Amino acid sequence: MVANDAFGSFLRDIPRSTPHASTACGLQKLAHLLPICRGSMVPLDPTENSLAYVASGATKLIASASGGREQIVAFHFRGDLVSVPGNAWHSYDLCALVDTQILLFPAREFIDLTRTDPAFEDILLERSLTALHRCRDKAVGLGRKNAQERLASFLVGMAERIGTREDGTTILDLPMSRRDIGDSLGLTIETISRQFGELRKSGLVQTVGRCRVELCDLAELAKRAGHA
Amino acid sequence: MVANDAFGSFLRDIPRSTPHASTACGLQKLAHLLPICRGSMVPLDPTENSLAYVASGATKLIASASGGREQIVAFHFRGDLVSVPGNAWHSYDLCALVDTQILLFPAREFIDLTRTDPAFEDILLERSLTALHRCRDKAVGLGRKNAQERLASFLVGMAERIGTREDGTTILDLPMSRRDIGDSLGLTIETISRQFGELRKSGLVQTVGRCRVELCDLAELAKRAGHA
DNA sequence: CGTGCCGTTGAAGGTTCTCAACCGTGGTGG
DNA sequence: CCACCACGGTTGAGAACCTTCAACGGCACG
Repeated sequence: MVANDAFGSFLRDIPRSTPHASTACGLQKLAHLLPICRGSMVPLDPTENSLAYVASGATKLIASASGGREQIVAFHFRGDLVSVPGNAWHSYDLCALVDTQILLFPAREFIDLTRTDPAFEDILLERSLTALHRCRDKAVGLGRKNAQERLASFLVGMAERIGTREDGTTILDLPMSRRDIGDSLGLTIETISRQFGELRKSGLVQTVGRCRVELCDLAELAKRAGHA
Repeated sequence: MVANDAFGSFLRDIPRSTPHASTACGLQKLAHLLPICRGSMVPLDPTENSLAYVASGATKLIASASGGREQIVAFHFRGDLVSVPGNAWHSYDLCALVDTQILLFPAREFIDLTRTDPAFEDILLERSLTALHRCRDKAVGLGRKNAQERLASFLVGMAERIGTREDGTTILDLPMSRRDIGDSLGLTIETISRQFGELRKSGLVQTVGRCRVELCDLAELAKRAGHA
């Protein structure tokens, strides 16, 4: 059963150990299993914080500023738990990059339920801190780096998360478009394209078709990313 | 006793209720009370995540990228709890804006100690999520906003946190310099200065001396901040 | 095989940065 | 108490980087 598969992988990915039967049961009742088509938004309650577990697929978390400008705040992949702010300065949407299965929870109830279960005890805190530290590293890039450093930084980060190594080079199959990369790095698609060109010329990167990127020299790329 | 004052305000600010005596005692042993002079860094273990409680004063959390570029990732004020990443792409420092008292904890031990105490149960999670959501809102500004919107956004944010209202106008006594504001917004001091000039000309802001800023029309300022 | 979208490339323009000089405030010492 | 000094802030001109606008190319899908 598909529903059970998604919840099953949730129970495998998130808690540190087997949770209490009552917690698991309560969470299952709380969860909404949502199949989201590529390009569609996860239907969120805009007044409450939400927690979304990515059972399969990949998503982008979009913040909308005035004037139709969009900033992608984070990408997420299978097994990730996303905290989406309900009330904030900007409005947030979670959008599927490919066909995706989401388990959606209201954050408050989720926390109330898992509070007393040692299996969930501080896993949420750990995940939040990881997200916070990623977001801070991202903020450094947005505030203080030029286009090439930002793209290099992006590629190194993706390599860590979804890269596969193959005799010395790292293979990336990116589920996001150039526009998404631009919206994530605070740049335009044209600039992204030009910087890919530069990295190609430097022999650090090869692109195959639209999605595949091969990173030939990850160490040099990290240098160009300005990671201090 | 000064040490007890700092730890006392910690116990008043952070836990939701009175913690177990054993938790409180363990935390007190774990804590290092550090008086930090204006402009000095909090001595952090660069290999471990740290938690810093701001007992008094104000701090900036600085990330250093290569080439001596600095990005201020967050400001903190009395009562705030700061999570400082140990190992990340960029190196982080916590710096006092004014003479400040810090209670410093190693994050791991802090979490281990408070894990089973209902008074601390999810307060850490809540604080982390607040920090995460602030950081995301900041990322939107750094990625997609022009100088004026960033400064307006900064002022509105500070008004929420340390502003005092006085017959219609909001008074801000900023503990940070123009350079700090620039380093926080990904801009130079010159741009900050020019944008202050613009806001003054628009009649939205008055500046008194170096530190005091008076916000005459908070609603209009929020509009200019591009909060959607 | 055609079509449409995504990505690439080029030229012009704008916002912010850089460099430089100046000003004002606040603090110190005579 | 005043004068001076140093630092932080302001203002101006020129340059850099990225954006905008526009046209073209190519992969993937029907």
